[in-house]
Amino acid sequence: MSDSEQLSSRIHVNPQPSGKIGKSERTRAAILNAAVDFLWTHPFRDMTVNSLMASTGVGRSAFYQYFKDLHELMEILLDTVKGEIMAVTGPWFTGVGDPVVLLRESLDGLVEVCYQQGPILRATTDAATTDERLEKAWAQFIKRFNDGVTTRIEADQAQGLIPDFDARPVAIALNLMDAYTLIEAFGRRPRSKPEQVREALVRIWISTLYGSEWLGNESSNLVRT
Amino acid sequence: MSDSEQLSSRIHVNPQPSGKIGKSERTRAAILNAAVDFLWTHPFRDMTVNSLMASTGVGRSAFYQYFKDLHELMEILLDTVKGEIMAVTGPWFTGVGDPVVLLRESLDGLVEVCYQQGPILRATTDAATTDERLEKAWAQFIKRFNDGVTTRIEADQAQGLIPDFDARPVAIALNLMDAYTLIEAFGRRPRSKPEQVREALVRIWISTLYGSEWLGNESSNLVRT
DNA sequence: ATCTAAAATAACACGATGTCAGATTCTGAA
DNA sequence: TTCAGAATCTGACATCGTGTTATTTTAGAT
Repeated sequence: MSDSEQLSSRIHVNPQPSGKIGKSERTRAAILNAAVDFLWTHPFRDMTVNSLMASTGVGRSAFYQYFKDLHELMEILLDTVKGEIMAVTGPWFTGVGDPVVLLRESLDGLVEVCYQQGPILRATTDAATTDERLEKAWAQFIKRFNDGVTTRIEADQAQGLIPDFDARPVAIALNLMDAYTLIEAFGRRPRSKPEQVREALVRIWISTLYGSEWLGNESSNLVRT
Repeated sequence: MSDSEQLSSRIHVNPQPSGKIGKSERTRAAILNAAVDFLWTHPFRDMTVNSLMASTGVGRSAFYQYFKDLHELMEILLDTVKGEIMAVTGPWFTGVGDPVVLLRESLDGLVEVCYQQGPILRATTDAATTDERLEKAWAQFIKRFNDGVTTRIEADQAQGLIPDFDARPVAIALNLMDAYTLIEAFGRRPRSKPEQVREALVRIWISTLYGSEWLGNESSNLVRT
């Protein structure tokens, strides 16, 4: 367990089509930032519209001009993280080169992003249990991963790099492992050490898919002999 | 996805110290059963004291004579399932004999219990996000598994059956994988096919710990050669 | 400086919670 | 069988958070 800096990443306003930044945009961003700040220091269950708006300059009811409810706000926060995660895990899904190396890189990136955004992810899954819409958004996010991983496993199976087994259930289990391990490790303070978490996930993925003989030090073997 | 029978298991009253079964005990059991029935057909977020007590003979406010709130009720339901799970996963933790066989047996049992109790488990984790006390009860339950698995891995490492690595982070990841994979698969209808889920979990556990060479058909190899 | 549309607010109705005093229903002793 | 005390149940209330709307305030273009 280690933790020191916690600069919760800020949300910035998109300049308008008109070029200027309106009052509306500023308030909206202020609310989103207040939410991020709040979630770095409190669980989602303690977030009320009141407690949230208290730290902005404006009154409670203004909230509803920007968001339908707290869950819609969470869905928007999820979208920002979703983008980062998709970007960083791309390599293994699409990349060319040694699959083991690519897998390592993707997991590295995933751990890094989740370390930075842990509280948002935890709050999202927490909030999803009380809202059908958000629950579906989360499920869909996970499903994209399940599809991607399944496809990649099947491709590598066709090449004889991965033994033959029913790919989808394994993909689902591994993805759920990632999601909840990372949320558990980084979703609240004190956060676990990222290296330990990464080592564990890498070990499990590689042992399961490519075989533990590929676990040797970092990036030694680039092609199968 | 398959599903047909869904006999949600009933909760029975414990005979009193006096030997008789009081009115109080019957009502209490009725509420618990109503809760189980409800959770087989609705998510926890839709459960209110009102909706719950509607299906018992008694009024809403009687609920509070038996439970502090809905979360305390969930904690009691969790306890019943917890017992079953501990019982069925005992083998691998304490048992003697081929560790791979024992691991298979434990996972078999775990899948079976979760298939029967899926909705209760899902409801528990859902409810845990909105209540600190229940959240801690769940965390403690998981922690017992983490401790047990860590100990077992370290013991087998000492025997050279499992390669040397930091056992605890791997144990945590594997346990979280089990928990959320099973909840996802069996926590609501339609439930997934138990066999597929079991195959996937067994594959991941065995590949990671003992090596994929032990994945051969069911119970062939009893001792390491 | 004025005017208008956007933004913020105050006040309201609603629904769920948890409590409590009083009513009702059991129970078993006479 | 009766009835007193205890156990159980209920209705009514106070509270809290939500989401809406009618109205006021403010920003910024002309």
